[in-house]
Amino acid sequence: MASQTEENYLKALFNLANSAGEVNISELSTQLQVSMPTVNSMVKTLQKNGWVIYQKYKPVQLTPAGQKTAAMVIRQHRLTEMFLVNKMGFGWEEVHAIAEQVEHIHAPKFFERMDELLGYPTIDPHGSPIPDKMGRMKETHYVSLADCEAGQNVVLAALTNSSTDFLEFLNSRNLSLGTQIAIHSKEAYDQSMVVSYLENSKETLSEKVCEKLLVRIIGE
Amino acid sequence: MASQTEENYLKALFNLANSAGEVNISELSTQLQVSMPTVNSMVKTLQKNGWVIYQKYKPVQLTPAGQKTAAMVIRQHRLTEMFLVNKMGFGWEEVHAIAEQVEHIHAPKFFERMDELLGYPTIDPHGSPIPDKMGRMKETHYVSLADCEAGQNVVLAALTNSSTDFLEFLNSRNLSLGTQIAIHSKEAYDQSMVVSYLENSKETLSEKVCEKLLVRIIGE
DNA sequence: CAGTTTTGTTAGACTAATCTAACTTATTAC
DNA sequence: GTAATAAGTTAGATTAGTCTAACAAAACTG
Repeated sequence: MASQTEENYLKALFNLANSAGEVNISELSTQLQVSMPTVNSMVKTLQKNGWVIYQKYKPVQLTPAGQKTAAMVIRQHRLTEMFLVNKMGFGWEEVHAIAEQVEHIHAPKFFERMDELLGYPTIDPHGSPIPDKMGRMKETHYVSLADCEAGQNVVLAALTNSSTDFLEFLNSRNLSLGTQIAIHSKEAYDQSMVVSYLENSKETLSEKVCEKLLVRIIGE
Repeated sequence: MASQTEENYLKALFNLANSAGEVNISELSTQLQVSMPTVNSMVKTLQKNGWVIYQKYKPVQLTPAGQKTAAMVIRQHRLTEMFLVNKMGFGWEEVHAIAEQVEHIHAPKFFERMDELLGYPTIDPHGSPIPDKMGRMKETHYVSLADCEAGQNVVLAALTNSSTDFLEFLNSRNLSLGTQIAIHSKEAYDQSMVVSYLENSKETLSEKVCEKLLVRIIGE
């Protein structure tokens, strides 16, 4: 059974993996906020325990077992977030830190019951997909709002970042998942966008914000 | 902040403390299933961190800070058990192992919300008192069924032991908290008791079982 | 109260996860 | 294609929590 630390490495590997499933030591070091030598030695341990494939000076790759375990931890994190928001009345900006701890609980029935009570959700409160019991995850194909054009109508579907600060910013602007957004214009100079949503509000969103908003396009 | 290991020591100290608030190293060793030298060194650490008072060859005592922290961990454990049973549909025999993990989560709001959703319960599913936010616990004055006499009518109020096996045994006998029990007779030889409860059932309960059932006497 | 048993302590070792300093290999940039 | 920079590795130390073996103190027991 993976330790809590190992689970955090597996989760990071899962999230950082490129199309070839590879992750560099330095990326892992940045993501987990530990030194590169620490990652180096931990990666050797992960290999010894069958979670990753690794060769000196090469990027790290999850084994099938590693992928499964990583997906289960992510599943538990996202189910927890959903449970906290939908069943316990928390705001989407409050749940990450709690889920970060709850995700490591070893009690399959606990998460089964959450799943059941929630009606088997496929996305979490930030629009991220929830892996199923087999570790499979529904493919999503959203585009960044930053890549959309003036005149398009879109629906906010997910976020690339769920930091408390960003979520509080969205709250202050009354932006939530499912909000329909009309793009009025895109400023050539700084890539900011003027948009409207809900009873004819008009807001300017900076490029930094637009990049983090994932949307589904519903019309021109 | 106490580590998870420290929290487990504090909890054990709280539960094992005699009327003078003292606990021996060997008791702690047995309770926590670690060697005496381990306890010895851990107790020194706990003292260094301000959780206990300790002198060589003397029993250990919690400081006020230690008592508070222990009570909060116990509070979180018992609130979790109550939440799992009342809000998530678990049986009272399933919740201990899960609560043992959830109790260590550092997220006051999480437990506040549980408390609120449960309507501020004062006992857990096994009848044990839930410490309040200040660490105070309602005094209970139950007696063991084993100390009762033939002819008395009692109500099952709590258990001294909440092992899965024991709880499954009670389930198999349809015994739950609040069940009214009439004591028919007490066998002088082995202290077993013949009792009846619910639509005129008649059961024999061994001394071992009777000792673990805490009751409130409601009549002769 | 002396001997035995139980309880508690010390010493020393181990594992997991982390660090810094120093070195090596790979990559990038003229 | 070499020099500079970035990425990765090795060596060695540290801390938390655990262990066994050996010894010391306290508590029981006749």
